[in-house]
Amino acid sequence: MGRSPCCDKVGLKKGPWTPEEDQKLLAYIEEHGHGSWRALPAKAGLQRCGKSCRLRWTNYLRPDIKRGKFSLQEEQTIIQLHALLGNRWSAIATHLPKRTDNEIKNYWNTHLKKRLTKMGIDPVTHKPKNDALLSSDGQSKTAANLSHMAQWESARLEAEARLVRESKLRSHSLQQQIGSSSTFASSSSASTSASVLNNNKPEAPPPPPPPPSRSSLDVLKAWNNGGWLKSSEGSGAIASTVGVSGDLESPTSTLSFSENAPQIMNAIGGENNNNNNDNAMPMIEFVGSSGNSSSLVKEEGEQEWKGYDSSINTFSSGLHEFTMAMEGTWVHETLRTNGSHDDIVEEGFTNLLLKTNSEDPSLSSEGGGESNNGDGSAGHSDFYEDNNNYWNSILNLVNSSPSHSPMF
DNA sequence: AATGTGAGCAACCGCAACCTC
DNA sequence: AGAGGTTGCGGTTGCTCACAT
Repeated sequence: MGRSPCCDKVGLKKGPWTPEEDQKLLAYIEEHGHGSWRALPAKAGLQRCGKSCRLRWTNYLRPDIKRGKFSLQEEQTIIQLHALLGNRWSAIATHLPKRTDNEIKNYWNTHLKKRLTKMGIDPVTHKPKNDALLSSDGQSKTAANLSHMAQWESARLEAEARLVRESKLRSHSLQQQIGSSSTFASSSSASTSASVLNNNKPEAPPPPPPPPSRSSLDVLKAWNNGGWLKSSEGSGAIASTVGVSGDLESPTSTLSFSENAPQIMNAIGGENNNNNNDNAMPMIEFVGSSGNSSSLVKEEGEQEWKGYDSSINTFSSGLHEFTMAMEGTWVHETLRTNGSHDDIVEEGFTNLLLKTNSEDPSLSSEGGGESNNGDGSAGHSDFYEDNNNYWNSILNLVNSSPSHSPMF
């Protein structure tokens, strides 16, 4: 009964590694590679369990590890990715070169979590504390999950919307080419568009909900590179997925969001507000109040964070207050004018962060001197733009993520 | 100087996913 | 297909050190 131990623990050393042990491990791996971790300790002459060796190597001895203080950019990346991914440290670590998941996890738990807490933001839900307190009976984790899922759902819907838009464009061009009589019926994606545009319920039930992890990121990736459209054409996948706008059955969509419920359900529940729209193309809109937390307490030695709270609040608000509405058009103004969101996506994630920060002069020194037009008060349009940039930056992140990334 | 306390971090534990046969 | 082994991951523990009392 019970699990078999990962290795024979009799006589195996535990606890901190000595320099001699490090040297042995290092020398062995440099010469032979780690091979089977289970067999490594014996071969390397170490009285350690393979698991311990692996951990020591991956978290400490590996040559491509950067140690020391986290930069502001790294902190911001962690915070935003945590808002997006939750406690999935390995996924976060793939976007922080030379940082290990363990280090990021520790840094989060010892620094960032506390800072967010001091700033009045629940580090679990990334919501302002007051909101988090609403879920009084220890449901913050659930709320966090729902929040994350809501974010994914929003991203997914936006991806779907993009597909619809592209399908629509395609169908229109097709119409112009071959006439208007049978365009929608001749293309599954176009018919999908028609279905969505007419707010029809899909014939097939929606596919099972993607977990808010890889598949969600796949959606983002597909969204970003259009691959999903290609892969979905003719498959009816769009129809079933986009069907959320009409007949939402995806659990990720039908969850009873305790806090975001009104917005989320308004956004994704077809019967709720699609009626007001000329067509049913989904729109994802970030609605957030400009953060103003100047009174928040700062830790000593956190000058970097002076004013950073505003950007934190900005993105936090964007995350937790964004609403998705089925509007006539979802396309961001920039997309409309440029006809492509690649221009936005090309703006790096870091730049985005810094750009956001540039609202605060005290933070403008670290790179990304490009300034937005914000006056610091972040009016609705600016805020909207910032949050779109935020998500686009995430997409950029997704798109540019290393091929070995377990997530992307 | 001795003791208490909290922060920071390395390492461990156990679960789950993945791989191999 | 499924059983057993391996690896990855996230939560947690416990040690060390700095600072306060």
